[in-house]
Amino acid sequence: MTEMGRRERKKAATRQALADAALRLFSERGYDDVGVREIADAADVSVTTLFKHFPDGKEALVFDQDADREAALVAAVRERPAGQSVPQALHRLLLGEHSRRVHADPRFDDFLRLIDTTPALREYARRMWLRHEHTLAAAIADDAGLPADDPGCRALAHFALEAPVLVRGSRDPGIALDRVFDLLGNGWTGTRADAVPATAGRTGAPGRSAGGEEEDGRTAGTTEQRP
Amino acid sequence: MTEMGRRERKKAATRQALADAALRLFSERGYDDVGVREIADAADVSVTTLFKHFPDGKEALVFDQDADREAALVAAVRERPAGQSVPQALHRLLLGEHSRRVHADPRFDDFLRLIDTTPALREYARRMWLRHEHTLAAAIADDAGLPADDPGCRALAHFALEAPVLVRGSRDPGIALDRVFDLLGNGWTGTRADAVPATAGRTGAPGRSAGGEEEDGRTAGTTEQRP
DNA sequence: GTTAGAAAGTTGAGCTGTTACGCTTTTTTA
DNA sequence: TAAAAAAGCGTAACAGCTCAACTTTCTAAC
Repeated sequence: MTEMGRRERKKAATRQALADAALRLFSERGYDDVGVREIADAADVSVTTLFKHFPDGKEALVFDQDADREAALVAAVRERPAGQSVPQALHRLLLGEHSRRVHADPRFDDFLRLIDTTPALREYARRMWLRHEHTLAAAIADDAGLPADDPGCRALAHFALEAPVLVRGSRDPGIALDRVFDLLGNGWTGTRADAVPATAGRTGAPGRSAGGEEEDGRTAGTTEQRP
Repeated sequence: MTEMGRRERKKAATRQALADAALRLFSERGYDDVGVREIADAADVSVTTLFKHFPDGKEALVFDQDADREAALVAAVRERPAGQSVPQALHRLLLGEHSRRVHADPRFDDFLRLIDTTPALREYARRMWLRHEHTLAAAIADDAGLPADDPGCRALAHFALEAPVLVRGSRDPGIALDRVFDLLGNGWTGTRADAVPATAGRTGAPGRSAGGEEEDGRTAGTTEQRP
């Protein structure tokens, strides 16, 4: 695995040169003020070669490294300690990812600032991140014994992945993340059958919970909700 | 309001001509196979004029009409019947929006098919729709007596708006929407103080609920969650 | 009424990201 | 050593989009 021929080594080198040049130039003068021709020049390759290495375009130049994040998500669900709910596990994982943003590599700080500053890159990052939705949803569904395309699981996966994006810009992102996962955690344990021992009628896959509207016993006890 | 000078009338006419030509050409030959030059030609204006009318670019040509949707969202929260929770109100509203997609105008059907088919337009529509997040979150926060930028309210608003996008493509979107709002409904009433009479310690704005992790009494009663 | 000025429109050139095509050079493999 | 594969190059083009300078039209104040 560690030994690759001269060919692949050169290929990797070119790719790295491109990514390095891009990050440097972007950090210096801003994303929109650096053209792709200039990046190719700086890396001493042609424009066509650049696009051979990064077929997804200019934005992709910034995200050179993004492996095994999906694996971490699935592992967080699958290998969580006993008694921990799925939302809790995801909450913990994402909190860890966030704290990793503070203690940063030498250039890694520029990287984050660049993304946070440039709307196009924010959008791209979000898209890349949301790509894991399907896999994560499948992992959750498998864990809960539901069909892989269960809408509830897809919703939880989607919302959990959106959470970090959502809390960005809050005064205290940590607290904000807590609040978001408070919402998701309560909602999830409320709908999961094995966590609601009082209501016996629920099956593993609750299709259209009683009545078509979510008027179960939970809202009772408070007849008037608005003062 | 109804009487506008010749000037504004002509302006509106040009705009309409552009939008009509765009929708017609797009429907005939597909979004990607029609250039902006051709649209301008068909409407008998120059390309620059086209971009004066639609500064947001090619995608915006398709979305000529999108008023008072935000008002409907806020109204659904503010003027909901007594005893109905915020998620329930939003659920009902969005369910209604969905059923409106079935019985369609003459050309309105083409419009929807076009959007559903073209990824770029789907993304744009999502962005336009998500723009209401801030206003909706403020309305929810105001209703709940929380600060306007409360993260929980922002999360609920965001997730509710994402719901219709999320369930698109499900086998039965109605049921899928039910499941999503099941999650949100349970989560919301779980975190709202006025809906949890058992737990007395909660204040109106629960900052970082006890312990920093969502390990309240709700998960108790089932020591082992995974078989 | 005339005139100054804002707003709509035009023209045309030009910049950007991105791709297709055809070609040479390098590396691997048979 | 021949051939197949892959990386790279250069040109040329097309897409969406913008800029600058100029003409037309409408509005409004003098």
